[in-house]
Amino acid sequence: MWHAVGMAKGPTPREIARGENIARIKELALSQLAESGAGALSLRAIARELNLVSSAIYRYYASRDELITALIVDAYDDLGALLEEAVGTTRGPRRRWLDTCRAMRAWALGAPHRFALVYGSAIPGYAAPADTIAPAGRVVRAFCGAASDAVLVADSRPLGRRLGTQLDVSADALGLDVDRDTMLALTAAFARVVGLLTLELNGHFVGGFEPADDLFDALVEREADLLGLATSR
Amino acid sequence: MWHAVGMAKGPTPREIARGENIARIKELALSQLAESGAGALSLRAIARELNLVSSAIYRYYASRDELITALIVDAYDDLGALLEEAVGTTRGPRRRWLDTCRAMRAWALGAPHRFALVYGSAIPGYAAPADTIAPAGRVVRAFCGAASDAVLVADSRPLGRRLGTQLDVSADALGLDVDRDTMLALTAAFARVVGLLTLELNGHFVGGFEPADDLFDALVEREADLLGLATSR
DNA sequence: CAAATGCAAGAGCAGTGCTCACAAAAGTGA
DNA sequence: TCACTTTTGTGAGCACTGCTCTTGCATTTG
Repeated sequence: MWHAVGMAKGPTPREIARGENIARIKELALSQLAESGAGALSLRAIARELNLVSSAIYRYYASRDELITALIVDAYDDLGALLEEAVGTTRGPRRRWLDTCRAMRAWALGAPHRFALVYGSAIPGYAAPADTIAPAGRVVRAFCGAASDAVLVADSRPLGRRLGTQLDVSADALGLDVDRDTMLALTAAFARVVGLLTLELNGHFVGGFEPADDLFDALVEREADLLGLATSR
Repeated sequence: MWHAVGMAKGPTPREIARGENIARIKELALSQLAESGAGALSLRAIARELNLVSSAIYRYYASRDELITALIVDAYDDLGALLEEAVGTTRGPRRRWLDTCRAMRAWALGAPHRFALVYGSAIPGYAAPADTIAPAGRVVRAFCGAASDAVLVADSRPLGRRLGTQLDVSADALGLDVDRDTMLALTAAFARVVGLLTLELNGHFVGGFEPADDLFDALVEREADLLGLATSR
């Protein structure tokens, strides 16, 4: 029975060589990204540093956009995993929320180019393909999970019908079991954090809040208040 | 008496011709930006459409980055003026706030590439020169001015010393006469709006909130509640 | 062992930012 | 009006980019 057709026979030497090359390419791409920004990502330069002729790189990525897409997916995955870990190490609702937000900021500060890749403005003529929306969801799902114990304190204004269903489908798509008001508050919180990081990383705080550690902490604390996250007791 | 020496003699014909050329260049640059994104801005293409030889464009802008900087300054100025106008047409504190936020969103939706230019992630290897920080301040100043009647409702947590002074210098740099807690709340509100627009424009709401009109309105209303902006009576 | 497959080489196309020496205007003083 | 200076436009050229295509080699497979 060993010769069953659909068997998952291990990777051939060729495949593992290919995988290593792909890893090397991504690595070089990331370092290039960190130095010169997203628009300056050069396939030729990568090939050069890899002792490859320029055209050979296209055996691995059919286009520059394809490479960028791979980097975006990786960034989402890494950030998602990081947040999930921060959420996983539970220490009471409020603390979990604070740590998750701080983890996200730490990741963004440590790799601004990667943050820009996923939450910054789109690359030149780049249109994000559908492959990126699943990993993107992972991030916001983890983020929202950090505040799943929210018991809203703010008086809830009535929601419009359309917004109500939008909130429902969003929560559903993320696999979150929260009511509409909570979902709205979570979206608001996520937008706040993304906005803060965007402003900080793009230098909009220079001369004012620098470092922005205290600002970030204070606003995240206040958001925790709004979300009704009890201080761990 | 016409030949008075110190007279502010109008621009010479040469100067006005130059100004017109610069305007044309900017115009073409903007349309190119709208179609293909910031990274694809090509000086050669602009020169071509202008019936100029490629090198002649450098008589007007010494480099691509210099052109981009000019576009950024323009974008800040336009947005700033827009917000100032929205703030100026007073209709009660709360309404003023709502309208200003909506004006900002309308501007961003109408010219996503310009929004990306100023609040998106930095261009390729582009480092924002100091000339941009003044017009950038105009925008946030106008934005904050829209909520100058804020009477905070949220319980104010104590502020750290460093954050306190940061808030003071920020308010001072913007020429705003607000206390620390208000400045903090204004910064938070600005970050929220920027975050919302960033997410919306970069397609992070597709499949969930689309259109995001209702979401934006709801969150801006809630922010008005937090700021304690009384409904116009 | 032969055939099929994957990989790399190298030339080539069309485009880019930017520089430089030079020529044509355009404005200026005597 | 005529020489002079400043400004603008020209065209060639350098070094680079993404990407395509054909050709030759190596490895894997039947």
